Amino acid sequence: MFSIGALSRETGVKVPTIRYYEQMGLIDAPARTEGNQRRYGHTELERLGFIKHARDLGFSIEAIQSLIELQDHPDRSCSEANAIAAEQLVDVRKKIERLKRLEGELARISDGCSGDGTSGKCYVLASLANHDFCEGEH
Amino acid sequence: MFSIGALSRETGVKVPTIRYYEQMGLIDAPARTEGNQRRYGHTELERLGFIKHARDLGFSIEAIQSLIELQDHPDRSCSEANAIAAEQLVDVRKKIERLKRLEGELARISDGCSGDGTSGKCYVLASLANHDFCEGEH
DNA sequence: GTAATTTCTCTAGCAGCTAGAGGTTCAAGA
DNA sequence: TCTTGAACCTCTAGCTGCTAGAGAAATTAC
Repeated sequence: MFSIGALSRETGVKVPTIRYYEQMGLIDAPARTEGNQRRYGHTELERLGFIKHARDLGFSIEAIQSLIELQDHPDRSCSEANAIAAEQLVDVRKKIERLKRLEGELARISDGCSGDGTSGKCYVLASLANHDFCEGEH
Repeated sequence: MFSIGALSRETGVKVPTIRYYEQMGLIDAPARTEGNQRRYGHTELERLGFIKHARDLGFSIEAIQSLIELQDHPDRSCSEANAIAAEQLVDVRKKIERLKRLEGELARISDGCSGDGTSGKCYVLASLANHDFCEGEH
């Protein structure tokens, strides 16, 4: 049996976060000692690992809740799990696209300023003030 | 003179957000009508445009505050503005790198599942449960 | 047995807004 | 000029996903 601290060390999820996940219904309320402290077993260790991994990949708490639902019912179709992952992938790709556009714009803005003038003539500030300086949309 | 709604339409910044920016000190408290409604001039229109542009490029409220400081003192060196932009660029690049790693992992996970099996054998769920399935770090 | 560490619950805070309640003011048409 | 409906006002609370702190109780190590 693990204490919450031990579980935290095993999984890399911080103690208050574990309690938060319990509150959010991602993990079941565990057994308690007589003194009311949480004690976890391997089931919880695995589940928390699952959650950690999904969070690291950017899945929302809500999406993880659905994934756990599915995991608890191995007989159900996995099309929903697949849909959730696909959606997350689309989401990540959209974010990448957006950030790439920003990167281009920022690089241009940053390169336009040597940093040794006065802010009255600063290309960074001028670019932010005037959208016309921009090349693309954002 | 613009009402807050007109300013919102001009800039694309929502009405409650404009009030929020005022509260955060990004824009000065504007003149008021006798009936206590906000009235804006061109100065505020330009400043809000500046803020909008910077927010779209991902600058934090705090960073924008610094940029506005500099804008209000055209005699200062612009090295700070340059540093802020450069930092933001580094930040965006880091995010892109991270998201690209996630993209690769998600694509692999998603492709491994056709979506027509049961969740008990689902590659998506198995991959999330077991980190060993992963190729890189994340 | 005692001291240090960990755990408990509870509340509040972070960013950057957004939504709603309940009330007032403004602008346009009759 | 009056009326109506849209826009505005302030205030509080909520969103996501945690994180920090207070004050008290339990556990663990020596």
